[in-house]
Amino acid sequence: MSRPAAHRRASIADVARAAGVSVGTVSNVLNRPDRVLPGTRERVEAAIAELSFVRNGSARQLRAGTITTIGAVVLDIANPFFTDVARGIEERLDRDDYTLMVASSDDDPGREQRYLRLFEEHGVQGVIVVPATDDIEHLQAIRRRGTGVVLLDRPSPDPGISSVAVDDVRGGELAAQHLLEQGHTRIAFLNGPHTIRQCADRHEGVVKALAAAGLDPEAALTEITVTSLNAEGGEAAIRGLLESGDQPTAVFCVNDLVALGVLRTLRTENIAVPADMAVVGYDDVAFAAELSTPLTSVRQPTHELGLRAADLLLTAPDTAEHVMFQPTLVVRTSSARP
Amino acid sequence: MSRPAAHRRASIADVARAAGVSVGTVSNVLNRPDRVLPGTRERVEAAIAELSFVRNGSARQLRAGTITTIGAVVLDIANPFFTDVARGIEERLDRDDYTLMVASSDDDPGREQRYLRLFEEHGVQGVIVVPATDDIEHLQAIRRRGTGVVLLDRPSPDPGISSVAVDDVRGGELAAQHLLEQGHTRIAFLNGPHTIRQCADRHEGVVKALAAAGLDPEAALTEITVTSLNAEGGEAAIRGLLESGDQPTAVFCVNDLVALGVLRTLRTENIAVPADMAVVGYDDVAFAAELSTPLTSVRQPTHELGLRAADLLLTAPDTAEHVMFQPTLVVRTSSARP
DNA sequence: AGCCCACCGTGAAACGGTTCATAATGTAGC
DNA sequence: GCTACATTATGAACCGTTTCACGGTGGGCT
Repeated sequence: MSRPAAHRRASIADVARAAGVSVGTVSNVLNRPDRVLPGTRERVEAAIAELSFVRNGSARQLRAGTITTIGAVVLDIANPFFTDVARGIEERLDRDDYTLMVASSDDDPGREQRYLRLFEEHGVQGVIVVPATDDIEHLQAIRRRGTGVVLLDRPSPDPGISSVAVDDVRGGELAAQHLLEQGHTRIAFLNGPHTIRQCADRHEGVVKALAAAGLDPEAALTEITVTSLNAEGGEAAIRGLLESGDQPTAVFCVNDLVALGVLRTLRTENIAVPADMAVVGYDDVAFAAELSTPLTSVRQPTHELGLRAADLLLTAPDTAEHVMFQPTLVVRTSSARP
Repeated sequence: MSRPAAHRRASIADVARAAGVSVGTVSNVLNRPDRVLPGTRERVEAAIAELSFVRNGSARQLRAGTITTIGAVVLDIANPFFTDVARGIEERLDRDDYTLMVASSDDDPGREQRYLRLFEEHGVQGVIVVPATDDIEHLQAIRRRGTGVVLLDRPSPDPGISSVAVDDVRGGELAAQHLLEQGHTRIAFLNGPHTIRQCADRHEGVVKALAAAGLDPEAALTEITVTSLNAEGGEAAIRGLLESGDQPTAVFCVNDLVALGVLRTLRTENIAVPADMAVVGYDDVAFAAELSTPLTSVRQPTHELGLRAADLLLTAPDTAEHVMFQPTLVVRTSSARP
């Protein structure tokens, strides 16, 4: 049923034949209609409609060379932080009639590379990448081959490659400082793997704050690696912590999804927040303020992040720029002094 | 600074020249390495590395014809509902080593068409679309031209086009029935435009439930059209309602993001939920249970939705199938009897 | 009338791969 | 030593566009 016609798709030559013109003319109708007499144009347009012709993008691009698409590879498409950034990118691209293709690497360097290769092979004008590893050699290679590259949410170790980031060391520091000020001296950090730069940086910030307060990071900090950076990951991690008997009085979560899982688990385990356990998240996603215990979180300018990254790609594709935003701490109930 | 080499990208011919073989051999190394003597292969691979050659996807596809990519166009990439669905799609595609490109139409039929055209011109094997309008003629045309099409989150009016959906009439009915059972007789429905099928269907379900309860839908129901289906849209809509003086005792929101905006606004306006106003959402996103007033919501099997849609495209590209899931109501505090 | 120019339309080259018929080489069997 | 055959490598045709040098036509001007 409904098997589509197995016919070869109509080509420009078919259209030309049907309209009684040359292929060059059909191409002109498609790309520079003003150079074609209205009468001819109409005949061609009729033929296009008749044959329901759709341009072959591969052939077009092969010959013409350019395309107004840019690709983005984010760590997790289900994380509101990244989709908010994507909205920012889209907004900027829209202004120049560019289109955005989004792919999710799932923290997997292999997937990231696959998607980047796909984008590059298809000749996108640039890529915006939140790298899944510290190693950006493959990105430098892409850049050398002439495709624009912007590192997102992480500063570039290579001055030749643009980046738009938020100071993650400062973010970690802000969160830890705040918890220290609330009197906590035993803090758990539910962090992602240090192969993800942001995670390593936030850890560094936490350690810095602890040291500045005269505490021994070894003793005051328990870092737990969350395998998947979402609510399920947070739930698993906090359960592991609770069972370990090691009892800090505060939990700092690498993102708000993880914090969501933590809050959910603490509630079912009847551990009061913030009385028995303070919780701080990261990203300040839309729902953070509306949770049963409004969540203290480190805010990043998501929209601007995306806007700026896209802007770099469109307006200065050949020069490298490094933008660093500063995070801010939004204090709410989840970390109030017990 | 760091201006990339303006050189033309290396082509297969360059590689062939460098390795001292023919272009056919290079192509064989790339596509059927076993047909090439190890020695030759190594020389070619060395040349590839040397020139940092990247295959031109357009040329490849132009000649070879196929590509293992499928495209998805969703209404709003920032809505967790759609990204959860996307995760389901990805999971299924991964099993067959397909890749997914996601684009967001922003409820705009024009954007939707632009992205679909882009996908089609680039020869994706299929598209998964959450249509922004009732009119699916352009999708039927794509189908006729031989590209797979699956309608997502909305039943297909054309038996020849596959769809994977959740019964939205039933969903609206569930929500309304529940509110009626809680004793509400004046209900506001913060809905999206009826041009979006899901919105029209949910409205139909609400009306059905009211009628079944012997109420006059005209009198019992105030429908307010939310312009952007997110928290900001919800906030604007509920403020409009509050100012209008028209005071229902319950609000049914077309999705949880809108509900989030409503809850946020009611809290700042000191209107108690559910005592002064009951709230019901739709989608049962991850954070619904953890809100300050845990949100009653209509749950849809997001992951399965995506899984199934991708499966249809991969396993039965030439036959049309229609899958309809049933929603369930998850009752929480936000709609408890006052 | 003759010249110049603007305007349309033509058709073939080029883009960079894949594919396939064919050539070249080696190897086994008799 | 010769044939038959398997294994590799070759190179030209082809995919469907865009682009561009060129030819034809007709109008305006001297």
